[in-house]
Amino acid sequence: MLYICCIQLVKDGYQWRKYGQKVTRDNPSPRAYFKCSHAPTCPVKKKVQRSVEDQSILVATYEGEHNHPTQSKQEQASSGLNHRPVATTTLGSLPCSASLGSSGPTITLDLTTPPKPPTIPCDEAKVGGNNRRIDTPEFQKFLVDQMASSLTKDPSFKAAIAAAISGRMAQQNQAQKW
DNA sequence: CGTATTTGACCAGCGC
DNA sequence: GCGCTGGTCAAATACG
Repeated sequence: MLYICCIQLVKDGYQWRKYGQKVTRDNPSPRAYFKCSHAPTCPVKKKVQRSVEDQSILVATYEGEHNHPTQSKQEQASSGLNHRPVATTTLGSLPCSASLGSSGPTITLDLTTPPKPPTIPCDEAKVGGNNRRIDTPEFQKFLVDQMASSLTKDPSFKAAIAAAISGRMAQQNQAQKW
């Protein structure tokens, strides 16, 4: 069931309501859970957690698909979600983007479109005729590995992250001066 | 005063 | 059956 569907960027104009926070075992940073508050019946959920590698990076994971239209652009402008996308790249077949928000650089993973990884572990290929292998832990681990390696290999993505972080630091320096 | 956020409690799934 | 872990609920609290 998981990771089907549609991913909206952080700047998408949807409103999110935080309903929980947990510290998970694999990451000392607390993971926050959000629901779409624009429509109570909207099944979309979002998880936000700081990267283990770089605590200054926020990783947002979307689950589900919005069953309602987005807000108007005017509403988006006033929604306070002023994340500025600074780069978009593709991790293998996994689209993702980096943005600079009020809480720091954010990596948004687009898990909407089930990717077709170039190399799928043999075990995965066997899973009883089930085409939706994306919900196995092995596949998710594969995705993580794939994303991590792609991120580190992609110079443009690195540059984008660097720009986002330096921009953020410049912002903070400005704020300190005031 | 209404709405959003925080946070501890609770529940379900999984492995041993 | 028990303990651990991730996810959700809901009361308390903060904020505009």
